[in-house]
Order: sequence, then C-alpha cells, then structure tokens
Amino acid sequence: MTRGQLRRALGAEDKSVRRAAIVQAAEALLHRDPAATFSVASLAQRAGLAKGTVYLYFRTREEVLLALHEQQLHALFDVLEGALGRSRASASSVVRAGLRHHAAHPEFYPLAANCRAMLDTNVGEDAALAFHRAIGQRLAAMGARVETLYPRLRPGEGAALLINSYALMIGLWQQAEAPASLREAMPREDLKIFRIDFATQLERALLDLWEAAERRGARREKP
Amino acid sequence: MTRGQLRRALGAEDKSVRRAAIVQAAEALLHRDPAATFSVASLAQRAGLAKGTVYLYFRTREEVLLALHEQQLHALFDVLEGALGRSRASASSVVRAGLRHHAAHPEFYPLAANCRAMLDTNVGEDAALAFHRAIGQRLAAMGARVETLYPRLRPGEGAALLINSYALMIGLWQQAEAPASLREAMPREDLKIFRIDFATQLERALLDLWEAAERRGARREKP
Amino acid sequence: MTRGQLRRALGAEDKSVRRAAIVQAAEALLHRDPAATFSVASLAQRAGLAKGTVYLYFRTREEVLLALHEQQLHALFDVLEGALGRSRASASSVVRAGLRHHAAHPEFYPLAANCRAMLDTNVGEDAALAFHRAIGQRLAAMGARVETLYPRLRPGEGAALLINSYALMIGLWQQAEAPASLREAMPREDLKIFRIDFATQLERALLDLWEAAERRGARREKP
Amino acid sequence: MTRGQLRRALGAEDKSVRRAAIVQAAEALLHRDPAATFSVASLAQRAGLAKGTVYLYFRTREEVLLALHEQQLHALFDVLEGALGRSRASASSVVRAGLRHHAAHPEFYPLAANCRAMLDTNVGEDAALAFHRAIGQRLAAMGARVETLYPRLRPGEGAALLINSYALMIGLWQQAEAPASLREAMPREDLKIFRIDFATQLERALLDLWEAAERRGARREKP
DNA sequence: AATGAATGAGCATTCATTCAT
DNA sequence: CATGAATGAATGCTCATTCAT
Repeated sequence: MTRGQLRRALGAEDKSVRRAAIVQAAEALLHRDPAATFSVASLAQRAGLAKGTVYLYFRTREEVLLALHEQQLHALFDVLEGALGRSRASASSVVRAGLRHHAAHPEFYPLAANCRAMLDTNVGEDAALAFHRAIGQRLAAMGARVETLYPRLRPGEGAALLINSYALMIGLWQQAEAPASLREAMPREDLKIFRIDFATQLERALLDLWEAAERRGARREKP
Repeated sequence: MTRGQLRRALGAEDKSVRRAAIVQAAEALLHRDPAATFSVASLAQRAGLAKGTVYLYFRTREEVLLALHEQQLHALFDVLEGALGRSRASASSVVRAGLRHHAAHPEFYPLAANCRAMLDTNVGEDAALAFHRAIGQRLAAMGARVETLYPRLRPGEGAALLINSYALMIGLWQQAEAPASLREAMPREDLKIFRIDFATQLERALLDLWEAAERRGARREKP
Repeated sequence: MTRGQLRRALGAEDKSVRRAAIVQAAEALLHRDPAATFSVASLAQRAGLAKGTVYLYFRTREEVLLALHEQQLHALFDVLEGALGRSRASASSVVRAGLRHHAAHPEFYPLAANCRAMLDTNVGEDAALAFHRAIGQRLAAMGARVETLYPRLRPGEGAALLINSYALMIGLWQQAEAPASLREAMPREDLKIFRIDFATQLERALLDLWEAAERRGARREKP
Repeated sequence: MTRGQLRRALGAEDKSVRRAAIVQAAEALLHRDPAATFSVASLAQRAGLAKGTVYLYFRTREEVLLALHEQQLHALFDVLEGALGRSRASASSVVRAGLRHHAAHPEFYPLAANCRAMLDTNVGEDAALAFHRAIGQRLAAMGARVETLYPRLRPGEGAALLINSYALMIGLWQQAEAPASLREAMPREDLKIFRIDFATQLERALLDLWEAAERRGARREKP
C-alpha cells in the first residue's frame, strides 16, 4: 500500500548498510527467542522492509542466517583476540571472555549448532564458500597467534586446537542446555547426570585440551 | 484398497516389534541418505505400514527420530563397553572402536547433531524425559565403570568425561564434515584449514581429554 | 477448523466421483469467467474440499485443467457422433451440432487454445500421455467412421480431416473472438475486417475442407 | 553503480529505435527458447537497458510481446506479398514461402498461439486497438490483392480467406507440435495419429481452402 | 530520460497429523 | 488395531511494476 517509503540504497555503502540491517533483524528475532525459527515475512517486517527487498540482498532465507552466523563468529574472534592481547592473558581468561560474551548472546548457540544442516539445505555454493573463506582466514590468523604464544605447537596445531575448542563448546552446549521443559524435571535422581554447569565444565575441558597440546609439544622437544 | 492386511499387534510384545520396525525403517532411510530429511509417508511405506499406524506408536515424527537416536546411542554404548571389557583395553582402543562403529553407520552423526533442535521442536515432554532417563542410566553405569578403571577420578567425573567426549565428537563432526559440494573446493589454499581428518584429530583430542582427567586425579592425590 | 466433514472416498468408484467433482468445479469456475485463471484455493473451495485434497487427485493445477479439457473433448466427440448417427446427417448438420454445443459451453475455447502451453508448462509426462492416448483413440474411431461415410478417403485421411477441422475451429476462435473491450470499437471502419461471424465463417470453411477432401478422393478414383 | 550511461532518446526517431531494440531483445530471447517465458529483467538485460526503461516504452510486459507479434505478422505479410508478386506465383508457392519463413523463425508460433490470451490479460485497450488497426490494414490490403488475383471472390472474401488460412496454420501448429517429451512416445501405436507432418498437412489443407473459395466464386458466376 | 532499488500481491505445493471407516 | 483419505496451516520466493534519485 504505502510504497517507496524507504530511502534507496544506491551506493555500495548504503547497500552494505541495508544488508547489515537485515542481518541485525535476524539477530534480534533470534535473540528474542533463540529456539524459534522465523519466517521471511517477520524478518522483513522487523527490518522495516518488504519481503522482496530481503531477496535483493540474500538469495535464500538460510543465507541470511549464515551471514548472521558469520558475523557472530567474527564477534567471537574479536573478543578472543582482545582477551589474548591483554597483558595478563591466560587460556583461562580467554575462555572466560568467550563465555561471558556468549552469555550475553544466547542466540549464538542454536545457530552454530545448526550451521552444518543449513549448509546442506538451502545455501548456495558461492555463499558457503565465501563463509568458509572468511572464517578460514580468521582461524588461520588466530591459529598463528596461538602458535606464537605456545611456541612448542607445530604449524597448524594452533588452528586445530581452536577448531577442537569450538567443537567442544558447540557439542557441549547441545548436551548441556536442555529445553526449558526439561529443566524442571532435572532434580530427579535419574536425570542428575545431565545437570551440567555448562560454563564450568567447558572451561575445565578446554583447559585440559590446551594444556595437553602444550605438553605434547614439550614432549617432542625433550624426550 | 487392500485393508487390514497387516497382522494386528495385540500383545505388548507385538507392539514393541512394530515400534522397532518403524524405527528400523527410519534408520534405513537415513542410512541411504544421511543428509536428507524424510516424510512420514515414506517412513510408513518403508515400514510396510499405513501413515496412520505410525501415529499409533509415536506421537510425532520427531519422536520416531528420537527413538532411533536412543537406539543408536545404546548401540554406541554397547560397542564402547565391549571395547572396555577387552583385556588389552586402552582409551585409544575404545575410541577407535567407537569410530569404527560409526564409520559403518554414517546416519548417526546428523541425527546426533540435530538432537537438541528436535527436543526443542516437536517432542513431547514425556518422550524427552524417557529418552534422558534411559540415556542417563547408561551414562551413569558407564561413568561408574570408567571411574573403576581410572580410580583417581571422583564420582561423577567419569560420566562428565564421557559427556565431554561425546560433545567433542559431535561438535567436531559438524565442523569437519563439510557438505559434498564444498569438498571439491577444499584444495584451495584459503580453505585448507578445514581439511580435517576427522578420525585422527578426534582420536588425539579425546586422548588428551582422558589423559588430562587422569592427570588431574593424580595431582589431587599427591600434591 | 472443521475437519473431516467430507464423506471419505474409500472405494475406487468414490474416488473417481471425487475426481470428477474437482473437474466439475474447474468447469464451473471457467464457465463463470472463461478468460480468467483461477487459483487452486478457489478451485478447492468451489469443490467443497480442502486445498490439499485436490492434490490427492491431481499432481498439479494444470493437470486438473487438462482433465477438464479431455472431458470437454469427449463431450464434443459425443455430440458429433450423435449428429453423425442421425438419419439425415450431413457435414453441415454435424458442424452445426458442434457449434451449438460450444455456444452453451464457452469455457471450451480458451482451454482448447491454451492446451499446448499447458502441456509445456506443468503437466507430467504420464498425464500428457494418458490424455493423448485417450483422445487419440476417440479420434481414430471417429476418423474410421468418417472414412465409412466418405468411402473415397484413404485410411487415416478421416482422422486428418478431423484434426484439420479442429485446428481451424480453435484457430479461428482465437482470431474471431476479440476481448470484450475491443468489441465496442469494432464498428470503426478500420476494424471491420475483424467483425467475423465466427459460426458462419467456420461452417463455410469446414464445409470447404470436407468437400475438398471428398473431391480429392473422387479425382483419385476416375482420373 | 554506473548511471545514465545510455545515450538519451530525445527525438522521436531515437525513441522508435529504442522501442525496436526492446522488441528485438524479446525476439532474441524467444528465438533461443520458443517455449519459454521470459522476465522483464532478462528482457531489459538483453536489450542493454534498465528494467525501468522498458516501461518508458511499453506499458506492460505483454505489450512488448504484442509489438513483437505485430512485427512478426508484418514480416509474414511481406514474405507473402513478395511471393504473390513473383511472376510464377501460385497458392502453393505462396504457402511454401510462408512455411519456409516460419521454419527460420520458430518463435512465431507460440506467440501467435498466445496472442488471444495476451490480449485478455494485460494489454491496454489502446495497444490492442493499435495492433488490430495496423494488422487490419495490412489484411485489407492483401485481401484486396487476393481478390484481384481471384476475381471471382466477392469483396471481403479475400481477407476472410487469409484469416481462415492463418487460423488453420495456428490451430494446426497447436495440435501438431507436441512438446519434446511426448515426441519420443509418439511411435506407440495409439499415438501415431498425432504424428502429423505439419508442413505437408497444412499445405494441402490450405490449398483445399483456396481452391474451394475459387470454385464457389465460379459457381456463382455460371450456375 | 534513465536507472535500479523497493515493493508486495500472489500462489502452488507440501506434509505432519487427524479421524471416519 | 489398522487404514489412508482428508485436512489446511504454513511459507519461501518470484516478478511485474513503481518511483525516488
């Protein structure tokens, strides 16, 4: 009915602003209800755009989610690098920084857990490649940095350590964070085993992983 | 057209047989194409039943998947316990037994990765509880057994170790197993970082986790 | 909201009744407005069914239209055969019978004119084949009958004559029946040429075609 | 990005050049795939214009198609008149000239077959009138010429003969040219009846029509 | 005049689930 | 118990057209 109300994104800069707005809208919707899926209609409405406009910037609904996930990963990398750069940085402090970050962004986990399925389903090869290229670069850069801090690691082991850590985080979230309806039932004796304190258990396991990697390097040096 | 051809499941035993047949049909469909989703229609057809019959044994499509997942987990537990029971058992041999098992059952991973989303989406509280209770029991039993083998672990640490291991496996699979379309692009320099040898990297990381847990116990004993 | 109100079509006979009801609903909609297209929603509503039910009986919207077209063709064949069977039958009386029939069924022409495009667009190969097989049979039968009445025709020329006649009818309708908006403008001198009296012009041209075929046969006999 | 690159069509001549370019683009697209429909986006791209520019010259997508159809009809008239003008012209040679022409322009038929539906759907009254006026004139002119060659025809019968011929051609094409997927199935006994040699059958039928018209005139003269 | 970003109506189709038989 | 016909909500996406720039 009311048409053309939006200021048009003519320049490349405007366009990336609009693209970002769509991704932000997706984030907002997921933030409100991380477990929910959302329709393109509601996404567009939230972004203040028409449905069709979303498809000027993304080829499918899933590519919006992938873009959001990429942005969240970049944010995570930023946080981790920031923590690494601090003077009294330790593995533990880095892990805690990451956990603190995600505590404020609960919409991260479902998206991360669903990433693989998304890539399978409705994401073009181009978009999948772009995503992996961008994340791969960051991962390589941070892996190199890790290898600087832990000089006993071999080339590539830094990135592998990061991937393992990430895998552990995502996997443990999936096991630990039961749906709300189950939380109430948890005190029952036979479910106690699932009463995991996600943050604590993750932190400990991550430290184990990192320490073990360091130790393995040391073993290689002076056998 | 032809109605009531199927022998009716009157006894409790018949019923569980039919239930199992449905679950097997789901497994067969996923085995054929692990990445695919399947409709209730094809599930029923594969099981030789009418669509409606499926709903006599399961409340939703997702509850079928959950039952299949539970069965797969029991199978995994069986394999691991078998490996644990062998005379020359080691963490490494146990891990390898599990990996060997899943290599023959590729349909395990997507289901495991999707489990959390399933529980959120369309699984009744009853079914979710039953699932957790059953798995919790097995987990507790096997955790206890682990604690016997690694006497330095504290009560509960065995199960936690198992959960961590499981989380790492699922999480790493999600990162490592890229969709087929991406595999071809992997040789590119900027994607090499994702060329993960899932089995090798997982085995090493799991051994690190287990060794670290053992070590932590040792540290506690003689400080 | 209100579910299962419909008596279920369990037997094969019930099913063909329901199938026919859908086709009838399509015909009714086209009868109301021959130029219009209609949505599956309105089709289902008109048939007193849910949208999904339509898809139990037809694979696509276009297959409904094809079925309707087939039915209309059978009706036309019935009319023509009836006219042929009358004692004082002549080519002219047969043609007039056909025209009279279609005057009461204006929805025939747009469908017939669109048939080729439909077959290209969204009709499965099965349905297209079945359609052609059924129509081909009737055509062959009636062609043979024509060859009996006009014994100078060679085998196959009867059917060819029918096809030509049909083609002329459809083609001429397309040229002759201008959209309503144009009818008003027709008195203008420069449009007079399109003021075709469809029935008259078609009848004359058809008689020409048939007479010429007969004559050609005669020429062959006594050269 | 790059804006206003196109030289502006300021004069009336420039405008008709641009208009023609759009129509040519449509023809090129249909020539590539006669059965396909094409979007305004691809049309504009092919013409080297922006989508909006198309709407400066045509009111709707269908009006572009109508303009193309008109152009094709003019080309057909040119061909036919050329053939008529040759010294040894005969009905047969004229018909063959037309068929030869269309063999090189297969995009003609689908458009011609769809013309009626187009006029119904999305063509303004102005455009429809202009189309009919232009075609009507040519038709009248050529009808008159036909009446010169066949002096026994009454005024108007020449044009009617042309219209009938055209109708037969379009109608027969619709029956004869089955979609590719069906061609393979045609050898089957029950489909043989549709294995029409379009050119042969059309030529014969057209000659019948013309001969019959001539004969009718003769009959009128000497009864 | 030219552009192309924005629009949003429009729609066929799927499929988990129900329930009359 | 078993069946499978019936349901209808749910939704991603296209594309002709408009109009701000």
